[in-house]
Amino acid sequence: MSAVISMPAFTRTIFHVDMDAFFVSVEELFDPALKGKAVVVGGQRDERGVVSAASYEARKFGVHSAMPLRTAAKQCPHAIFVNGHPERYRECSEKVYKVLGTFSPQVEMASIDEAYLDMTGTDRLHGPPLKAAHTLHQRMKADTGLNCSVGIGTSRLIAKVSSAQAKPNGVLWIVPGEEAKFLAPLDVREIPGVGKVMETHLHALGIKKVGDLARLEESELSDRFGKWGLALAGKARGEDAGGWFDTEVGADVGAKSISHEHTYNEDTADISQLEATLMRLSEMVGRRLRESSFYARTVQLKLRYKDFTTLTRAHTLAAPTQLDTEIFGQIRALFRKNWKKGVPVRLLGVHASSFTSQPDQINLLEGNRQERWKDAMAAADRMRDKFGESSVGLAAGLRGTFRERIHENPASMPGKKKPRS
DNA sequence: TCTGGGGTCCTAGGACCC
DNA sequence: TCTGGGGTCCTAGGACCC
Repeated sequence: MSAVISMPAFTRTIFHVDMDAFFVSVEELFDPALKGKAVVVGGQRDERGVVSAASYEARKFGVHSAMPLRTAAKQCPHAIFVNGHPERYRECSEKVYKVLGTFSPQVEMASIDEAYLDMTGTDRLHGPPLKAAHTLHQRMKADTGLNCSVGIGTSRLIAKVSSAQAKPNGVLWIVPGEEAKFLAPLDVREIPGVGKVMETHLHALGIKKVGDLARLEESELSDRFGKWGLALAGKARGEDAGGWFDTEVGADVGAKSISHEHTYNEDTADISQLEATLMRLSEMVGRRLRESSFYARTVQLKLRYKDFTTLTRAHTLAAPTQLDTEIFGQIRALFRKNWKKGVPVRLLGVHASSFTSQPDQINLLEGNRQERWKDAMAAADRMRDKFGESSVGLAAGLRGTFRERIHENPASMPGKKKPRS
């Protein structure tokens, strides 16, 4: 390492810290009797649902996360099934975050059990990367009682992929310049963002390993897969090409959406039960909006039938809200408009997005009379263009009259395009 | 062996505006 | 009378991740 190597002007040192079998390990802290056993977290063996996490012991029997619980029970009958405890995981996640914060000011939790650290320029404080990683590893165990794996590289991508290779309970450093060599023998599926579908596409082209991908012309990849193909070419070389990976570590952004959903243990077509669920989900979403001081402009219903066909229907409000009643009102309207009556429902969901930090629009009438007036006038003009002079009454309370007229005149409902000049 | 719940990002089409 | 295209907002769906 003391040899003369010309390094790029700015070489980042990124750590990816990934907790090992996180949910299982947290459950073991609360019940040490689980240690060393085949444990499945996510629900009971006869429930509708999937595995959230499996202990390494259970994994030996082919059990893995996202597998249906009933399948897991068949593959590993002696496994202990445990319900998940989100509060426990959040609490431990905060402890993990605190430990990481003592190593770098630039820490970014990518999910409840993994984080990126920008360790560039911390040598003086923590020593070279491997030493820092081992110290981190020990302190994590000492402070939280949990094992983690650490991947180190010059990009988020390399750090992420190498932490996966380091598992369980290991540390792996990819020396600058060795990125392509490290990636080449790995399956394309190891690249974050390449899932089942993309893998199938790539296999069809005879591309199985990252090395195969790196040998391809960029133009061919972008021709076949568009923008994504181009990013893929960069990833094959170990670069944080495009999208989220390209962002600075620790520039954490607020939530973009909040949602809750529920799958029934048995499908139901009982409207009062369905609407009660929607009410409950709306309340949960509303509460989280208020907790986070967000106002949502768009609400969305999710509906899944018995046969797994799923539809989503959204509505954007005139003014953003955080009120349960408003959310529920819109969601119920969407539900009544779209549910095929009598057809059993498997899942319902309520989703809120397009956040603002203020209720804004609410007082537009008072606060910004001019704008409001202008909008109303413009709207009235469009009405006249469509339906003639008599369609809009101006005299008494334009707002009310305008609204009513819209609903009186079926031809003015959405779907009709304005004639072009 | 039927398939959770919480998210993010991307694409594509239509409406609408200039 | 016919014809263009960019930009933004909204909606629906899907891939992907943990």
